[in-house]
Amino acid sequence: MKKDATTEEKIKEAAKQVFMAKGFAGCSSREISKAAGMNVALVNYYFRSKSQLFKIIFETAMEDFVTSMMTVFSSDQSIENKMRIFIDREFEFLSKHPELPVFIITEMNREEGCSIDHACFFEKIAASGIFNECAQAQAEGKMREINILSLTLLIMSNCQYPIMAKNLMQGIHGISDEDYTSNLLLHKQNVTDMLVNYLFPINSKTTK
Amino acid sequence: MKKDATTEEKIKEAAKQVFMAKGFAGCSSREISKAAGMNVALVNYYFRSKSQLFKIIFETAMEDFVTSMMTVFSSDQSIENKMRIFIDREFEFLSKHPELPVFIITEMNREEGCSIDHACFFEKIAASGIFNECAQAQAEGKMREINILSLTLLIMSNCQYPIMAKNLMQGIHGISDEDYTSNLLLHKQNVTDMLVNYLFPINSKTTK
DNA sequence: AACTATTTTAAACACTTGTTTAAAACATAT
DNA sequence: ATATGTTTTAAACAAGTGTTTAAAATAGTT
Repeated sequence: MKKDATTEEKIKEAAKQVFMAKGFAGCSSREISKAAGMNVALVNYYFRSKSQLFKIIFETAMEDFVTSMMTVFSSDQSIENKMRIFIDREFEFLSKHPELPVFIITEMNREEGCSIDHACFFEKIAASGIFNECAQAQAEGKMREINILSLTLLIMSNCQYPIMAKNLMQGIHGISDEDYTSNLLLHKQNVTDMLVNYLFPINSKTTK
Repeated sequence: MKKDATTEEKIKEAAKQVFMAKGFAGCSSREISKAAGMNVALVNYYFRSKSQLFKIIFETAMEDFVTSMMTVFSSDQSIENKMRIFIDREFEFLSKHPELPVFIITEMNREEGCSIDHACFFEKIAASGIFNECAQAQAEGKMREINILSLTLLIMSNCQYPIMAKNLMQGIHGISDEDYTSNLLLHKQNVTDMLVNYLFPINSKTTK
């Protein structure tokens, strides 16, 4: 009987994979324990309940989600460069964690999901000052003056939806996984150009 | 005992509400039958199984989803006007069916969901000729020359994500349902302007 | 009204689920 | 080696699940 954290970590890792793929309701404690190669009773021994385990996994996912954005926010760059880098980073991050946006959005839409306190995560974004920075750039005429929610939506829609709707798009266009992935790289350039074009019209003549 | 279709319709309607809100795995036959005010055995009597009922609901949802787009495709308008109308229609349609995109995307991501034949729905989109029409407009220099998948993604990302990520956005920006809904109307204009700006650069000086 | 067909109901069934329990196995301390 | 603490296992438990079954209720036909 090993006293180290291996069992707990194994269950957490398995839970992360299974919960992200199937959501809370879509998988059982037994499925998770089987994926971890551990006895099902250990879910309760280490995490007290399936719900508690889920809470931990969800919060870690939110943390990763927010952290993937934060590194750009605090960098010493113009707001336009920040957006360019943000888009690059987001496409790269999501190519490695493709289930993340769907997971977060669907579990936030779930009633029980809403009971998990998300405020701490979102406050980090606000605390980064990125929204103030955007408002400042707008006031100085460096960026199109649209409201901050709309700005967030324009950027995040174009970064996250292509990953989320992969299967839908493959169905509509009849293309393979490989083709979709390679097309995403090209698409990222279109996203960047379009957003720069619209949000930074003064500078956007360089992108045709 | 009534011989009309009321029972069957009641169960279908209840199933639509519950499946769309919670997905296949997130609700039970008993929950659906309770929502319909009917006995649980009737799910099997009328639809043979929970799975078959789900298949019918999902296919109807796909039909609605595709139909919401098709009316614009076949109209006699310029490709730019079609896109403008498409955006209008999509925002309006999704304001009435906010669970639809998340439902379709998550159930398409589910393993069993992929076994449902979606090809017939997607073929309708291709058969509408809208993709050919876009290619033609691009060849004639009326529209930016980007690949059709990228075009689909740019448009659909900006129409659907704002609805899907409502709870996430409300969390990040700390706003209420009412505020979010009213902001979406403003956002739609930004979406239209941005897309026209990028896809129809020759015509886009009228949108600033 | 009697017979037949259909719909509905409630119980039963076999299985799954999250959780608890108690014992076995292992680790640590003396 | 013994005692104590921790981890793991497997069984048991109560509740939930999708489905089936048989009877009751209703509808339709003669």
